[in-house]
Amino acid sequence: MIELLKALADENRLRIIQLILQKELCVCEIETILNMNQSNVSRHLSKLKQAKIIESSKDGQWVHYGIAPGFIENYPGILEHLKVFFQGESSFRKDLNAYIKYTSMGLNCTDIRKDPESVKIKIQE
Amino acid sequence: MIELLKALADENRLRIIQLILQKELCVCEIETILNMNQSNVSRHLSKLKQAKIIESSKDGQWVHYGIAPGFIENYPGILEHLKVFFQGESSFRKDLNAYIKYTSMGLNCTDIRKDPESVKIKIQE
DNA sequence: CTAATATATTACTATATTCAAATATATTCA
DNA sequence: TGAATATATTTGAATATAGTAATATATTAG
Repeated sequence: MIELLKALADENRLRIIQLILQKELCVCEIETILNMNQSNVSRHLSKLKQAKIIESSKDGQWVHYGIAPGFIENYPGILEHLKVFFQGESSFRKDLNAYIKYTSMGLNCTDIRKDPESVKIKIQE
Repeated sequence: MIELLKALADENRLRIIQLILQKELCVCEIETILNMNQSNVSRHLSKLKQAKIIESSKDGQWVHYGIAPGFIENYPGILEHLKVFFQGESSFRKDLNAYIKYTSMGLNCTDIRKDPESVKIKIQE
């Protein structure tokens, strides 16, 4: 429980959780949508995974991260509070908008590989 | 929210919260029941208060701390998970037993003032 | 096999947190 | 008022955490 709370008590990790709650995403997508550097995203993901909040699945060279079913089952109350928090915070709404643009434009990992900067620009409003 | 999570993500602060959930207590009682030193208890209380998890009321030279009604109203889900956690952890059950002994023996701040060590011994099993 | 890509890990720096001891501030009581 | 008590705050050392740049490990493509 304490490890779980510690893992949750960080803005960047909550940003990641908000995204992953929408849909399973790969590291490069999280990196691009949140505009964070690769090593940073990777370290936060590993902390969330260790706390059993998220889980990973490998798809060739890509690694996808999704919310761990156990987290949803065991901590529905916390999850609810997080969702409310996300809705009320403008910086989190901004992240969500970038995610929505990313998917509605049909972008994917291949687009990011080709030109990460232009994807970042496209999904910023 | 992040400040709240940070405040909760510490074992000693959760120990304090478990106690205070039972009943409003003064600093010297928390100190004695949890067998923590005064400065440490005080610092943790101030952190919990800043996060609006607890609130204080002054009664002469004693300061009593209780759960903030706002915390109960706004974060019932988190509170539920905490209670489940407390029940499942033997170290937390031990703290609770010490609290139960403390009250069932009719002990109070005056007893602690007179002889803190003997109170500590009495409430340990 | 080699080059390129995706992710993880390491090494380092900066910042934050914890604890304990000492000190400060109220408050009560004699 | 002055001594004792309850609580808060400060300080300094130890540890933990976050961020970045560089490096390492897979994996795929050619």
